[in-house]
Amino acid sequence: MHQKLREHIEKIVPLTDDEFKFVSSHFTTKKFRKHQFLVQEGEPVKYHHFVVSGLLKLVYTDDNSREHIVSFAMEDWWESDFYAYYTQTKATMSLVCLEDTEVLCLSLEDYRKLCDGLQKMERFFLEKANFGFLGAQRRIISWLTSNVKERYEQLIRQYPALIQRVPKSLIAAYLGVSRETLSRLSP
Amino acid sequence: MHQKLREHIEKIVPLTDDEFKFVSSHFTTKKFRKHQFLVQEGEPVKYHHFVVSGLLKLVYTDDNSREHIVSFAMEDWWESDFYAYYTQTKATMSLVCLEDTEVLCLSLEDYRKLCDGLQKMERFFLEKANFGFLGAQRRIISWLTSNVKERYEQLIRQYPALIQRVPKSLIAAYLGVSRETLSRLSP
DNA sequence: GCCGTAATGTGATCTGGATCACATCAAAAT
DNA sequence: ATTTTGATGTGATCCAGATCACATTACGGC
Repeated sequence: MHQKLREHIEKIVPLTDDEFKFVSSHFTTKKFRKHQFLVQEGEPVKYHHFVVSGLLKLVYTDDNSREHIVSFAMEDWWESDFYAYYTQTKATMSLVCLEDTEVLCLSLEDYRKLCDGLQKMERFFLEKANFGFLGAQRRIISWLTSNVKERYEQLIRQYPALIQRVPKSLIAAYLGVSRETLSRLSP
Repeated sequence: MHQKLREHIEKIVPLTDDEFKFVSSHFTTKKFRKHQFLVQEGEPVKYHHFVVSGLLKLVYTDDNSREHIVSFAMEDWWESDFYAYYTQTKATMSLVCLEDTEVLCLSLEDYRKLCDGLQKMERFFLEKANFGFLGAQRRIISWLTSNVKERYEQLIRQYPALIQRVPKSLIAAYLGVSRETLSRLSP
């Protein structure tokens, strides 16, 4: 149980059995079916989520009720409306299952307790946050320097598995293109 | 000396005099003139920089030698080619002064020592990293949802001071538009 | 096995923003 | 004071990608 979490954390900081028991006790398992919401725009955000299995989309809906995909989340990823979670405000985005999904949930209170109770976990989260920032910066650079086709090719190179599991229309909503344009540049 | 740094850190974690003395001992002050490089593409990245005064641009130059502005850095900001710094690889971006600038430099070794030696500093960097990620995510959302004019207006709202200090052509390079288009939509 | 809905492809047309080309004005540099 | 360099504005033209419209195929639900 929670074995995937342990492996995930130990890629960054090794843990003793007791330490992992302590860590593990702060998480609760939840299962969701395709189309269910883990976070709903306008509602408070109780948890940060570690994805054990399945696939999620983090969606921002604009004033014209167009859906934009801020992020996907697959196995081993952490996802939430992190701003709303971290500042305990209402969600501006929704986190929705694209497949049946199992997550480990961590409340902000438990996140704090983990950081305070075990310095290794603070180190772990720092490492995650730094690489999360770098990933976002990489996406910004991709946007600044490349056209749609190039950005699509970069995405395929970076996450080949994702393309197989997600409809093209959602890939388009992630890249910030119309699905028609994306459809036309595949060959 | 380093008073600005102390105030900056204490917005997040309070420090005793001794603790700050410890922190402070890991930084070195450097001064640069307009047009000088703190980080040069292709070179190793020795330091992360806390900006005491002045203004910098973080620039990515693409294959067609077009310059894209990944970020600006003003007083109280931290800036570097963070990926190259963190992974000790060669810089893919350059960090250049737009004004005469004073920074406090922190080597990766000292960054690690700070985190190990004083848990409060690890907390501080975690907080910075989380908000850094959220800032980048916000920019991505702005890009997904808004056209050039709206993104420009959002930038003005978020950093009104910046617009006064930076030529429009660089604002354009940050927004990912041509300077001609930016020039046309001001009124 | 049938039906409604989602995913995908493709044509025709439109448009926001890029590009090219100059002109003007401000500010360094000598 | 004069030259050089950088910042900005603006017209004319072009094009990547959006939008609209419709056809085809795949698929989950009953």
